[in-house]
Amino acid sequence: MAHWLYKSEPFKWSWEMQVKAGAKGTHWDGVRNHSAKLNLLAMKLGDQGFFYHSNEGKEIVGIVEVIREAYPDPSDPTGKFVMVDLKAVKPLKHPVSLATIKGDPRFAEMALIKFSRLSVQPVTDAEWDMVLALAQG
DNA sequence: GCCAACGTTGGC
DNA sequence: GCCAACGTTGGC
Repeated sequence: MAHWLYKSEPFKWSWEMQVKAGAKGTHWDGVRNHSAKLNLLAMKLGDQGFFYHSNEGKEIVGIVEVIREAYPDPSDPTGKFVMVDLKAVKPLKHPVSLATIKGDPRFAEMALIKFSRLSVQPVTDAEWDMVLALAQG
C-alpha cells in the first residue's frame, strides 16, 4: 500500500477541520499542479497519508485515508484536475516538525525536503515508518 | 515581509 | 518551441 503526504495551510483547512468532517470525510480539492495530480491519480482506496500543516506549524499532525479515488475537481474550470476524498484516521501522538525532518539525514531524500513546494507527495515505506517512530517519541 | 524555487503564461 | 516575465508557494 502506498503512502502520501498532504500539505494544507491550517487557516485554510486544518487537521481539526478534517477531524470534524468525520467518517464521511471531505474532498481534497484545489490541486492545480501536474505532479500533484499524478499523485492523486495513483492513489488507491485505503491508502494512508500524513496531514502536514504548512506555513503555520510546519509539522505532520495526523494520518488520513483515501475513501474515494480520483475524480474530476468541480472547482477547476478547465476540467483537467482531479481530487480524492479523505477522512481523518488519527492524530500523531507527537507531531513531527519540518525542523526534525530536516535535521535527520535519513530524510534527506524525502519529497518534503527535495520538492518543498509540491502539495501532494509520495512517502516511501521507510519514511512512513521513521515518521511514525518519531511520533511515538 | 522577504525571497528562492519553480510552474505557467505569452510574445516572438 | 524557446525563454523571459510573472505569479505563487512556503520556509525563514
